Amino acid sequence: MKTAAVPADDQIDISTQSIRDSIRDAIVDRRLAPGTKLSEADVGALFNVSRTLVRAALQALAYEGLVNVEKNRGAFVAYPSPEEARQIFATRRLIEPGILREAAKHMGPSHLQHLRQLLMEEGRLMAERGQTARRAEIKASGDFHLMLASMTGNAVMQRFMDELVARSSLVIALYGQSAISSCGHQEHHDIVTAIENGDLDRACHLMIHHIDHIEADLDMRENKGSDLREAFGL
Amino acid sequence: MKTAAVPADDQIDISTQSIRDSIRDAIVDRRLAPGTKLSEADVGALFNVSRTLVRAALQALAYEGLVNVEKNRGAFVAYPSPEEARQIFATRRLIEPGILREAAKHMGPSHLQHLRQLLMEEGRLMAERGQTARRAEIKASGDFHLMLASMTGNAVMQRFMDELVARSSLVIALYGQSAISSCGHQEHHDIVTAIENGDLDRACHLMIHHIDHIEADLDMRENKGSDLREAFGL
DNA sequence: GCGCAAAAAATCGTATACAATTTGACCATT
DNA sequence: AATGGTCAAATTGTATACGATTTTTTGCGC
Repeated sequence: MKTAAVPADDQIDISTQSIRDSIRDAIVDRRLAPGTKLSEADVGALFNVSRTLVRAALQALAYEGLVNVEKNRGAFVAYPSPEEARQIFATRRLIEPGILREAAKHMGPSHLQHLRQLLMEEGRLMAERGQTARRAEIKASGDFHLMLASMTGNAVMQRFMDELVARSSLVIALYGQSAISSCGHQEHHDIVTAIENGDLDRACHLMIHHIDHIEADLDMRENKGSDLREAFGL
Repeated sequence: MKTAAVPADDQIDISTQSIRDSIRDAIVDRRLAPGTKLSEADVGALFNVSRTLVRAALQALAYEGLVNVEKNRGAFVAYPSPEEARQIFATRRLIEPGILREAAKHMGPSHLQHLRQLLMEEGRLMAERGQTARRAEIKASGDFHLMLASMTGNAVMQRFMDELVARSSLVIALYGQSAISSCGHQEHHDIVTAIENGDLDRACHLMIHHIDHIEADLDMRENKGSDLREAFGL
């Protein structure tokens, strides 16, 4: 009956926000499998806080779409349906070109430098092998898009992208096939190059294809686990 | 020290969701002025529930950007800064054309019918005068955009638009000049007409201008109240 | 051994209790 | 009168308590 463990930072006094972030990281990094039950008592015990704070954190995560709360049953790590996944990527295709253009407006040489730097890091991590590398890779891939969003200087867009990237990571972790995603890295580079050349149309074009590729790499046939609950009502 | 009143549905047993919706409606309808303190105890008394549920509702509203929660000080109806307002409309310009195109894909004659119907309603309300009419007008105006979003069949986009429209309503209530907004109604009609004619480029063009007009109608000079807290750091 | 009903345990929903922090008032001092 | 400080009241932060619901286990008959 134990729920899956989240690494407990020992001792430290922890607030709602920290709990939320810890659980979120664990979900996005796939240390918590989709469908895992997040019992209020158990999570509280791990962090040495009362259920009150855990509840608040779980409700916030539910709002972000990373957790499902079922009345009188508890909170579960979200298990996005293929349809949900499609909607997430459709939304990204819709807004990311705009974010790209907006970001490009505010971009100086130092910003481009930062982007390249992030891609270098991403490249290094991808050289590795194994589970850890894959996690880091997914994360780094998301960070590229988040950095673009932050360069718009628009906090609203940034928050939307935060949510979309987090949910995308969950989807990729769920349905992703380990192999191919390395081409995504090259696409990031190409996008930055297009921006550098001032060819925004091309950059947007590349961005859309990039998102297409991410989605195409997924194998979203059902029954990759206990989809049963969703298969019926809730 | 009394906080402003929310109309209390007598007796009925009320859940977190209802409280959230009631407060949200009150904020969007401007029955609760921006900056108003929402004391947990007072709100709880109005709805005959404990602070626990009120807190949950307020936290959810904070996530939507309709309420600011300041640590150890309490929750206040959001008082969006001009910069925030600009970001909200910038985001809308970014995503609404895409929503329009996406919605158009899924649109049949019955959907167009629904849109026209909504606009008729909107027109009737605008004939009225006074505070109530203005509220209804703001609401109806938002509903048009929400209905478009719902026609995409994309729940993620729909939620984003929910948030954007709610926050826009708050901004309009705050900075809006009562006079001019009636032209927005005509613009809604024009957009639907363009969709009917299958001229999506034109519809998108109109949509962007429509949002521009809404924003242009605002008078966002500072000091429309006690902006002091925001003027410094929080 | 299998199915089913009832009891027991676990878990969530909500209220309340208590600690920590802020707010406001009152008074002393300059 | 203005400034500053201390204490009381109010308000939020967190934990705990208790009732309601769900889940599991038990035990009985077949």
